[in-house]
Amino acid sequence: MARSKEQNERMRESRKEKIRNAALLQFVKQGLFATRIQDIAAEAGIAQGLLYHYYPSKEEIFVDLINEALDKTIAASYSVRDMEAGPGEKIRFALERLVDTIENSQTFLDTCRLITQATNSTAIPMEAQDLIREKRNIPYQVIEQIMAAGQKEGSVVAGDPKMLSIFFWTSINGLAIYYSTNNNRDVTLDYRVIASMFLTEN
Amino acid sequence: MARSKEQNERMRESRKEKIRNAALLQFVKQGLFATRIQDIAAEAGIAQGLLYHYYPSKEEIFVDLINEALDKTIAASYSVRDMEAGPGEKIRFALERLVDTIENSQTFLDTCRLITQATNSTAIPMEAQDLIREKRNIPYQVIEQIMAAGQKEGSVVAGDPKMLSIFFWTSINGLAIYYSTNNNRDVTLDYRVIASMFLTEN
DNA sequence: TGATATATTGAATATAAATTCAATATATCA
DNA sequence: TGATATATTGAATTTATATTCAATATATCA
Repeated sequence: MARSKEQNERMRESRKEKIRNAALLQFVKQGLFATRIQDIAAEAGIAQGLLYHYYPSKEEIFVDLINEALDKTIAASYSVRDMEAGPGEKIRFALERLVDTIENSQTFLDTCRLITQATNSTAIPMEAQDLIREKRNIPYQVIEQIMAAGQKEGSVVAGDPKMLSIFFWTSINGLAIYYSTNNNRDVTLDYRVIASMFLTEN
Repeated sequence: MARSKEQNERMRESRKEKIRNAALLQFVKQGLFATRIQDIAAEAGIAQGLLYHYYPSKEEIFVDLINEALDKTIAASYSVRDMEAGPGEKIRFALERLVDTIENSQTFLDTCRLITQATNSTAIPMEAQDLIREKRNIPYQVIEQIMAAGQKEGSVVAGDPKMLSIFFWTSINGLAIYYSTNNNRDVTLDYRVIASMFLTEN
Protein backbone atom coordinates (compact mmCIF):
# COMPACT_ATOMS: atom_id res chain seq x y z
CA MET A 1 0.00 0.00 0.00
CA ALA A 2 1.28 3.47 -0.79
CA ARG A 3 -1.23 6.06 0.30
CA SER A 4 -4.60 6.00 1.94
CA LYS A 5 -7.56 5.69 -0.37
CA GLU A 6 -9.33 8.78 0.93
CA GLN A 7 -6.27 10.99 0.81
CA ASN A 8 -5.66 9.95 -2.77
CA GLU A 9 -9.26 10.67 -3.60
CA ARG A 10 -9.00 14.16 -2.12
CA MET A 11 -5.77 15.01 -3.88
CA ARG A 12 -7.11 13.69 -7.13
CA GLU A 13 -10.23 15.80 -6.84
CA SER A 14 -8.26 18.93 -6.04
CA ARG A 15 -6.09 18.36 -9.12
CA LYS A 16 -9.20 17.87 -11.21
CA GLU A 17 -10.53 21.15 -9.87
CA LYS A 18 -7.32 22.93 -10.83
CA ILE A 19 -7.72 21.53 -14.32
CA ARG A 20 -11.38 22.55 -14.47
CA ASN A 21 -10.51 26.10 -13.46
CA ALA A 22 -7.84 26.28 -16.14
CA ALA A 23 -10.23 24.83 -18.71
CA LEU A 24 -12.98 27.29 -17.76
CA LEU A 25 -10.66 30.22 -18.41
CA GLN A 26 -9.73 28.85 -21.81
CA PHE A 27 -13.23 27.75 -22.84
CA VAL A 28 -14.64 31.14 -21.95
CA LYS A 29 -11.94 32.94 -23.91
CA GLN A 30 -11.78 30.70 -26.96
CA GLY A 31 -14.67 28.28 -26.91
CA LEU A 32 -14.59 24.50 -26.59
CA PHE A 33 -13.24 23.72 -30.03
CA ALA A 34 -10.62 26.40 -30.34
CA THR A 35 -9.21 25.39 -26.95
CA ARG A 36 -6.46 22.81 -27.30
CA ILE A 37 -5.56 20.27 -24.65
CA GLN A 38 -2.19 22.02 -24.63
CA ASP A 39 -3.87 25.34 -23.73
CA ILE A 40 -5.59 23.81 -20.72
CA ALA A 41 -2.46 21.98 -19.59
CA ALA A 42 -0.35 25.14 -19.90
CA GLU A 43 -2.95 27.20 -18.01
CA ALA A 44 -2.98 24.55 -15.25
CA GLY A 45 0.83 24.39 -15.28
CA ILE A 46 1.10 20.70 -16.13
CA ALA A 47 2.22 18.60 -19.08
CA GLN A 48 -0.46 17.65 -21.57
CA GLY A 49 0.09 13.95 -20.94
CA LEU A 50 -0.80 14.39 -17.29
CA LEU A 51 -4.16 15.83 -18.13
CA TYR A 52 -5.22 12.42 -19.38
CA HIS A 53 -4.65 10.98 -15.92
CA TYR A 54 -7.53 13.11 -14.71
CA TYR A 55 -9.80 13.54 -17.68
CA PRO A 56 -10.16 11.35 -20.75
CA SER A 57 -10.77 14.37 -23.00
CA LYS A 58 -11.51 18.07 -22.96
CA GLU A 59 -15.14 17.24 -23.70
CA GLU A 60 -15.42 15.53 -20.30
CA ILE A 61 -14.06 18.63 -18.59
CA PHE A 62 -16.61 20.68 -20.48
CA VAL A 63 -19.42 18.45 -19.27
CA ASP A 64 -18.29 18.80 -15.66
CA LEU A 65 -18.07 22.58 -16.03
CA ILE A 66 -21.48 22.89 -17.65
CA ASN A 67 -23.00 20.78 -14.93
CA GLU A 68 -21.46 22.96 -12.23
CA ALA A 69 -22.54 26.12 -14.02
CA LEU A 70 -26.13 24.98 -14.42
CA ASP A 71 -26.29 23.91 -10.79
CA LYS A 72 -25.06 27.35 -9.73
CA THR A 73 -27.80 29.13 -11.64
CA ILE A 74 -30.38 26.75 -10.24
CA ALA A 75 -29.14 27.27 -6.70
CA ALA A 76 -29.24 31.03 -7.20
CA SER A 77 -32.83 30.89 -8.39
CA TYR A 78 -33.84 28.67 -5.46
CA SER A 79 -32.27 31.12 -3.03
CA VAL A 80 -34.54 33.80 -4.50
CA ARG A 81 -37.59 31.57 -4.34
CA ASP A 82 -36.93 30.76 -0.68
CA MET A 83 -36.40 34.36 0.42
CA GLU A 84 -38.54 35.69 3.27
CA ALA A 85 -40.29 38.39 1.28
CA GLY A 86 -43.24 39.05 -0.99
CA PRO A 87 -42.99 38.25 -4.71
CA GLY A 88 -42.41 41.88 -5.73
CA GLU A 89 -39.58 42.22 -3.22
CA LYS A 90 -38.09 38.96 -4.40
CA ILE A 91 -37.91 40.27 -7.95
CA ARG A 92 -36.41 43.53 -6.73
CA PHE A 93 -33.79 41.90 -4.50
CA ALA A 94 -32.90 39.32 -7.12
CA LEU A 95 -32.27 41.98 -9.73
CA GLU A 96 -30.28 44.08 -7.31
CA ARG A 97 -28.09 41.14 -6.44
CA LEU A 98 -27.70 39.92 -10.01
CA VAL A 99 -26.70 43.33 -11.35
CA ASP A 100 -24.22 43.73 -8.52
CA THR A 101 -22.81 40.31 -9.27
CA ILE A 102 -22.45 41.15 -12.96
CA GLU A 103 -20.45 44.23 -12.01
CA ASN A 104 -18.23 42.47 -9.48
CA SER A 105 -17.88 38.76 -10.11
CA GLN A 106 -15.78 37.53 -13.01
CA THR A 107 -16.77 33.99 -12.10
CA PHE A 108 -20.42 34.81 -12.62
CA LEU A 109 -19.69 36.32 -16.03
CA ASP A 110 -17.70 33.24 -16.98
CA THR A 111 -20.57 31.02 -15.89
CA CYS A 112 -23.02 32.96 -18.04
CA ARG A 113 -20.69 32.89 -21.01
CA LEU A 114 -20.11 29.16 -20.72
CA ILE A 115 -23.81 28.39 -20.56
CA THR A 116 -24.58 30.72 -23.45
CA GLN A 117 -21.81 29.15 -25.47
CA ALA A 118 -23.09 25.67 -24.77
CA THR A 119 -26.70 26.59 -25.39
CA ASN A 120 -25.83 28.12 -28.75
CA SER A 121 -23.80 25.33 -30.25
CA THR A 122 -24.64 21.86 -31.45
CA ALA A 123 -20.92 21.09 -31.44
CA ILE A 124 -20.83 20.19 -27.77
CA PRO A 125 -20.88 16.75 -26.12
CA MET A 126 -24.25 15.02 -26.15
CA GLU A 127 -24.02 14.70 -22.38
CA ALA A 128 -23.75 18.49 -22.05
CA GLN A 129 -26.74 18.92 -24.33
CA ASP A 130 -28.77 16.57 -22.15
CA LEU A 131 -27.81 18.49 -18.99
CA ILE A 132 -28.90 21.73 -20.60
CA ARG A 133 -32.20 20.32 -21.73
CA GLU A 134 -32.79 18.96 -18.25
CA LYS A 135 -31.70 21.92 -16.13
CA ARG A 136 -31.82 25.09 -18.16
CA ASN A 137 -35.51 25.86 -17.70
CA ILE A 138 -35.60 25.63 -13.93
CA PRO A 139 -34.58 29.26 -13.28
CA TYR A 140 -37.16 30.38 -15.85
CA GLN A 141 -39.87 28.40 -14.09
CA VAL A 142 -38.91 29.73 -10.68
CA ILE A 143 -39.14 33.34 -11.82
CA GLU A 144 -42.33 32.64 -13.73
CA GLN A 145 -44.01 31.45 -10.54
CA ILE A 146 -42.82 34.48 -8.59
CA MET A 147 -44.14 36.76 -11.34
CA ALA A 148 -47.52 35.03 -11.21
CA ALA A 149 -47.65 35.37 -7.43
CA GLY A 150 -46.68 39.03 -7.75
CA GLN A 151 -49.50 39.65 -10.16
CA LYS A 152 -52.01 38.25 -7.64
CA GLU A 153 -50.48 40.51 -5.04
CA GLY A 154 -50.62 43.49 -7.40
CA SER A 155 -46.90 44.23 -7.21
CA VAL A 156 -46.05 42.79 -10.64
CA VAL A 157 -47.29 44.19 -13.94
CA ALA A 158 -49.84 42.37 -16.08
CA GLY A 159 -48.84 40.02 -18.90
CA ASP A 160 -47.98 36.37 -19.46
CA PRO A 161 -45.73 35.46 -16.49
CA LYS A 162 -43.81 33.12 -18.80
CA MET A 163 -43.00 36.12 -20.98
CA LEU A 164 -41.99 38.22 -17.97
CA SER A 165 -39.65 35.47 -16.85
CA ILE A 166 -38.08 35.34 -20.31
CA PHE A 167 -37.53 39.11 -20.21
CA PHE A 168 -36.07 38.78 -16.72
CA TRP A 169 -33.43 36.21 -17.58
CA THR A 170 -32.62 37.35 -21.10
CA SER A 171 -31.98 40.88 -19.81
CA ILE A 172 -29.64 39.57 -17.15
CA ASN A 173 -27.92 37.19 -19.51
CA GLY A 174 -27.56 39.78 -22.26
CA LEU A 175 -26.06 42.17 -19.74
CA ALA A 176 -23.65 39.56 -18.44
CA ILE A 177 -22.53 38.64 -21.95
CA TYR A 178 -21.97 42.30 -22.75
CA TYR A 179 -20.09 42.96 -19.53
CA SER A 180 -17.82 39.99 -19.89
CA THR A 181 -16.24 41.62 -22.93
CA ASN A 182 -16.63 45.29 -21.97
CA ASN A 183 -14.99 46.35 -18.78
CA ASN A 184 -17.28 49.35 -18.75
CA ARG A 185 -16.14 50.65 -15.43
CA ASP A 186 -17.24 54.20 -16.28
CA VAL A 187 -20.92 53.23 -16.39
CA THR A 188 -22.67 52.21 -13.17
CA LEU A 189 -25.70 50.02 -13.64
CA ASP A 190 -28.92 50.80 -11.81
CA TYR A 191 -30.96 47.65 -11.31
CA ARG A 192 -34.12 49.74 -10.81
CA VAL A 193 -34.28 50.37 -14.55
CA ILE A 194 -34.69 46.64 -15.15
CA ALA A 195 -36.99 46.33 -12.15
CA SER A 196 -39.34 48.90 -13.69
CA MET A 197 -40.16 46.36 -16.42
CA PHE A 198 -41.78 44.09 -13.87
CA LEU A 199 -42.91 46.06 -10.84
CA THR A 200 -46.00 48.26 -10.68
CA GLU A 201 -44.55 50.68 -8.11
CA ASN A 202 -40.98 51.89 -8.51
CA MET B 1 -11.34 35.65 -74.37
CA ALA B 2 -13.89 33.35 -72.85
CA ARG B 3 -16.43 35.34 -70.96
CA SER B 4 -17.01 38.99 -70.28
CA LYS B 5 -15.24 40.37 -67.27
CA GLU B 6 -18.38 41.77 -65.65
CA GLN B 7 -20.43 38.63 -66.14
CA ASN B 8 -17.67 36.60 -64.56
CA GLU B 9 -17.52 38.99 -61.71
CA ARG B 10 -21.24 38.72 -61.12
CA MET B 11 -21.29 34.93 -61.25
CA ARG B 12 -18.31 34.76 -58.98
CA GLU B 13 -19.97 37.02 -56.44
CA SER B 14 -23.19 35.03 -56.51
CA ARG B 15 -21.22 31.83 -55.85
CA LYS B 16 -19.43 33.51 -53.00
CA GLU B 17 -22.78 34.52 -51.58
CA LYS B 18 -24.03 30.95 -51.77
CA ILE B 19 -20.93 29.90 -49.86
CA ARG B 20 -21.40 32.66 -47.28
CA ASN B 21 -24.99 31.59 -46.70
CA ALA B 22 -23.91 28.00 -46.20
CA ALA B 23 -21.12 29.08 -43.89
CA LEU B 24 -23.44 31.28 -41.85
CA LEU B 25 -25.77 28.34 -41.19
CA GLN B 26 -22.86 26.21 -40.04
CA PHE B 27 -21.08 28.90 -38.02
CA VAL B 28 -24.28 29.75 -36.18
CA LYS B 29 -24.96 26.10 -35.40
CA GLN B 30 -21.45 24.98 -34.52
CA GLY B 31 -19.20 27.98 -34.17
CA LEU B 32 -16.22 28.95 -36.32
CA PHE B 33 -13.83 26.30 -35.08
CA ALA B 34 -16.13 23.32 -34.96
CA THR B 35 -17.24 24.04 -38.51
CA ARG B 36 -15.11 22.18 -41.04
CA ILE B 37 -14.49 23.29 -44.59
CA GLN B 38 -16.26 20.08 -45.54
CA ASP B 39 -19.37 21.16 -43.61
CA ILE B 40 -19.58 24.43 -45.50
CA ALA B 41 -18.92 22.79 -48.85
CA ALA B 42 -21.57 20.14 -48.20
CA GLU B 43 -24.09 22.76 -47.10
CA ALA B 44 -23.37 24.75 -50.28
CA GLY B 45 -23.54 21.59 -52.38
CA ILE B 46 -20.03 21.80 -53.77
CA ALA B 47 -16.76 19.90 -53.40
CA GLN B 48 -14.38 21.14 -50.75
CA GLY B 49 -11.69 21.86 -53.29
CA LEU B 50 -13.95 24.30 -55.11
CA LEU B 51 -14.42 26.35 -52.00
CA TYR B 52 -10.80 27.44 -52.28
CA HIS B 53 -11.50 29.00 -55.66
CA TYR B 54 -13.69 31.50 -53.88
CA TYR B 55 -12.25 31.84 -50.40
CA PRO B 56 -8.73 31.14 -49.21
CA SER B 57 -9.97 29.83 -45.86
CA LYS B 58 -13.02 29.62 -43.66
CA GLU B 59 -11.62 32.49 -41.62
CA GLU B 60 -12.01 34.79 -44.63
CA ILE B 61 -15.64 33.77 -44.98
CA PHE B 62 -16.13 34.51 -41.31
CA VAL B 63 -14.65 37.98 -41.73
CA ASP B 64 -17.00 38.72 -44.65
CA LEU B 65 -19.98 37.49 -42.63
CA ILE B 66 -19.07 39.48 -39.55
CA ASN B 67 -18.62 42.58 -41.64
CA GLU B 68 -22.04 42.12 -43.23
CA ALA B 69 -23.63 41.43 -39.86
CA LEU B 70 -22.13 44.51 -38.24
CA ASP B 71 -23.18 46.67 -41.18
CA LYS B 72 -26.73 45.37 -40.86
CA THR B 73 -26.97 46.34 -37.20
CA ILE B 74 -25.49 49.75 -37.95
CA ALA B 75 -27.94 50.32 -40.81
CA ALA B 76 -30.82 49.31 -38.55
CA SER B 77 -29.74 51.77 -35.88
CA TYR B 78 -29.36 54.56 -38.45
CA SER B 79 -32.85 53.89 -39.74
CA VAL B 80 -34.11 54.45 -36.21
CA ARG B 81 -32.06 57.61 -35.79
CA ASP B 82 -33.39 59.03 -39.06
CA MET B 83 -37.04 58.33 -38.30
CA GLU B 84 -39.51 61.21 -38.48
CA ALA B 85 -40.54 61.11 -34.84
CA GLY B 86 -39.62 62.32 -31.39
CA PRO B 87 -36.98 60.44 -29.36
CA GLY B 88 -39.54 58.65 -27.20
CA GLU B 89 -41.41 57.42 -30.23
CA LYS B 90 -38.18 56.32 -31.85
CA ILE B 91 -37.40 54.12 -28.85
CA ARG B 92 -40.92 52.74 -28.88
CA PHE B 93 -40.96 52.01 -32.62
CA ALA B 94 -37.47 50.56 -32.58
CA LEU B 95 -38.37 48.14 -29.79
CA GLU B 96 -41.62 47.18 -31.48
CA ARG B 97 -39.80 46.44 -34.71
CA LEU B 98 -36.89 44.63 -33.05
CA VAL B 99 -39.14 42.36 -30.99
CA ASP B 100 -41.21 41.58 -34.06
CA THR B 101 -38.04 40.79 -35.99
CA ILE B 102 -36.82 38.48 -33.23
CA GLU B 103 -40.09 36.59 -33.44
CA ASN B 104 -40.17 36.37 -37.22
CA SER B 105 -36.75 36.59 -38.81
CA GLN B 106 -34.35 33.68 -38.57
CA THR B 107 -31.76 35.75 -40.40
CA PHE B 108 -31.84 38.37 -37.69
CA LEU B 109 -31.37 35.74 -34.99
CA ASP B 110 -28.45 34.29 -36.92
CA THR B 111 -26.91 37.73 -37.23
CA CYS B 112 -27.16 38.30 -33.48
CA ARG B 113 -25.71 34.89 -32.74
CA LEU B 114 -22.79 35.39 -35.09
CA ILE B 115 -21.91 38.76 -33.58
CA THR B 116 -22.25 37.45 -30.05
CA GLN B 117 -20.09 34.48 -30.92
CA ALA B 118 -17.43 36.69 -32.44
CA THR B 119 -17.56 39.20 -29.63
CA ASN B 120 -17.13 36.48 -27.05
CA SER B 121 -14.14 34.66 -28.47
CA THR B 122 -10.52 35.56 -28.92
CA ALA B 123 -10.20 32.64 -31.30
CA ILE B 124 -11.43 34.57 -34.32
CA PRO B 125 -9.43 36.21 -37.10
CA MET B 126 -7.65 39.42 -36.15
CA GLU B 127 -9.43 41.17 -39.00
CA ALA B 128 -12.81 40.24 -37.52
CA GLN B 129 -11.68 41.52 -34.13
CA ASP B 130 -10.71 44.83 -35.70
CA LEU B 131 -14.08 45.15 -37.43
CA ILE B 132 -15.85 44.52 -34.15
CA ARG B 133 -13.77 47.07 -32.30
CA GLU B 134 -14.45 49.59 -35.04
CA LYS B 135 -18.16 49.04 -35.61
CA ARG B 136 -19.70 47.42 -32.58
CA ASN B 137 -20.29 50.57 -30.56
CA ILE B 138 -22.11 52.55 -33.21
CA PRO B 139 -25.59 51.21 -32.42
CA TYR B 140 -24.92 51.85 -28.72
CA GLN B 141 -23.95 55.45 -29.45
CA VAL B 142 -27.00 56.01 -31.65
CA ILE B 143 -29.39 54.82 -28.96
CA GLU B 144 -27.50 56.72 -26.28
CA GLN B 145 -28.07 59.96 -28.17
CA ILE B 146 -31.76 59.24 -28.66
CA MET B 147 -32.08 58.48 -24.94
CA ALA B 148 -30.39 61.78 -24.06
CA ALA B 149 -32.69 63.68 -26.42
CA GLY B 150 -35.69 61.89 -24.94
CA GLN B 151 -34.66 62.92 -21.45
CA LYS B 152 -34.62 66.57 -22.53
CA GLU B 153 -38.04 66.09 -24.01
CA GLY B 154 -39.26 64.35 -20.85
CA SER B 155 -40.31 61.16 -22.60
CA VAL B 156 -37.36 59.07 -21.43
CA VAL B 157 -36.66 58.17 -17.79
CA ALA B 158 -33.74 59.66 -15.87
CA GLY B 159 -30.36 57.96 -15.62
CA ASP B 160 -27.07 57.80 -17.50
CA PRO B 161 -28.08 57.58 -21.18
CA LYS B 162 -25.06 55.34 -21.78
CA MET B 163 -26.48 52.93 -19.23
CA LEU B 164 -29.94 53.08 -20.80
CA SER B 165 -28.44 52.29 -24.18
CA ILE B 166 -26.62 49.31 -22.71
CA PHE B 167 -29.89 48.03 -21.21
CA PHE B 168 -31.60 48.60 -24.54
CA TRP B 169 -29.23 46.55 -26.64
CA THR B 170 -28.38 43.88 -24.10
CA SER B 171 -32.08 43.17 -23.58
CA ILE B 172 -32.61 42.82 -27.32
CA ASN B 173 -29.49 40.76 -27.78
CA GLY B 174 -30.24 38.50 -24.81
CA LEU B 175 -33.73 37.94 -26.16
CA ALA B 176 -32.44 37.15 -29.64
CA ILE B 177 -29.89 34.69 -28.28
CA TYR B 178 -32.58 33.01 -26.23
CA TYR B 179 -35.04 32.85 -29.11
CA SER B 180 -32.54 31.46 -31.54
CA THR B 181 -32.42 28.25 -29.50
CA ASN B 182 -35.98 28.23 -28.15
CA ASN B 183 -38.73 28.20 -30.70
CA ASN B 184 -41.07 29.45 -28.01
CA ARG B 185 -44.07 29.80 -30.25
CA ASP B 186 -46.46 29.51 -27.32
CA VAL B 187 -45.25 32.78 -25.74
CA THR B 188 -45.97 36.06 -27.53
CA LEU B 189 -43.61 38.87 -26.66
CA ASP B 190 -44.97 42.30 -25.81
CA TYR B 191 -42.39 44.98 -26.62
CA ARG B 192 -44.14 47.41 -24.25
CA VAL B 193 -42.67 45.55 -21.28
CA ILE B 194 -39.19 46.43 -22.48
CA ALA B 195 -40.31 49.93 -23.46
CA SER B 196 -41.45 50.56 -19.90
CA MET B 197 -37.79 50.47 -18.83
CA PHE B 198 -37.11 53.59 -20.85
CA LEU B 199 -40.29 55.59 -21.34
CA THR B 200 -41.95 57.79 -18.74
CA GLU B 201 -45.47 57.28 -20.08
CA ASN B 202 -46.59 53.81 -21.13
C1' DT C 1 -15.86 23.81 -84.30
C1' DG C 2 -11.83 24.78 -81.73
C1' DA C 3 -9.28 27.83 -78.64
C1' DT C 4 -9.23 29.57 -74.16
C1' DA C 5 -10.48 30.68 -69.69
C1' DT C 6 -12.68 29.32 -65.73
C1' DA C 7 -15.24 25.77 -62.88
C1' DT C 8 -15.24 21.54 -60.61
C1' DT C 9 -13.87 17.26 -58.57
C1' DG C 10 -11.77 14.14 -55.37
C1' DA C 11 -7.52 12.10 -54.31
C1' DA C 12 -2.79 13.27 -52.50
C1' DT C 13 -0.31 15.80 -49.24
C1' DA C 14 0.60 18.76 -45.41
C1' DT C 15 -0.44 20.35 -40.93
C1' DA C 16 -2.12 20.50 -36.47
C1' DA C 17 -3.91 18.61 -32.64
C1' DA C 18 -5.36 14.55 -29.80
C1' DT C 19 -3.91 10.55 -27.66
C1' DT C 20 -0.74 7.01 -26.16
C1' DC C 21 3.20 5.42 -23.99
C1' DA C 22 7.75 4.28 -22.21
C1' DA C 23 10.72 6.33 -19.02
C1' DT C 24 11.39 8.64 -14.77
C1' DA C 25 10.14 10.89 -10.39
C1' DT C 26 7.92 11.07 -6.05
C1' DA C 27 5.40 9.86 -2.03
C1' DT C 28 3.96 6.51 1.48
C1' DC C 29 4.42 2.95 4.49
C1' DA C 30 6.17 -1.60 6.20
C1' DT D 1 15.74 1.55 3.30
C1' DG D 2 13.19 -0.81 -0.15
C1' DA D 3 8.71 -2.07 -2.14
C1' DT D 4 4.82 -0.30 -4.32
C1' DA D 5 1.54 2.73 -6.13
C1' DT D 6 0.67 6.85 -8.26
C1' DA D 7 2.31 11.25 -10.54
C1' DT D 8 4.61 13.37 -14.18
C1' DT D 9 6.97 14.26 -18.41
C1' DG D 10 7.70 14.88 -23.28
C1' DA D 11 8.48 12.37 -27.33
C1' DA D 12 6.14 9.01 -30.61
C1' DT D 13 2.02 7.91 -32.83
C1' DT D 14 -2.54 8.42 -34.48
C1' DT D 15 -6.25 10.92 -36.17
C1' DA D 16 -8.63 14.66 -38.11
C1' DT D 17 -8.82 18.35 -40.90
C1' DA D 18 -6.91 21.91 -44.00
C1' DT D 19 -4.84 22.69 -48.23
C1' DT D 20 -2.95 21.64 -52.72
C1' DC D 21 -3.09 19.82 -57.13
C1' DA D 22 -3.52 17.16 -61.36
C1' DA D 23 -7.23 15.76 -64.14
C1' DT D 24 -11.51 16.75 -66.25
C1' DA D 25 -15.68 19.41 -67.40
C1' DT D 26 -18.03 23.37 -69.06
C1' DA D 27 -19.00 27.76 -70.97
C1' DT D 28 -18.00 31.52 -74.23
C1' DC D 29 -16.75 33.49 -78.28
C1' DA D 30 -14.03 33.99 -82.63
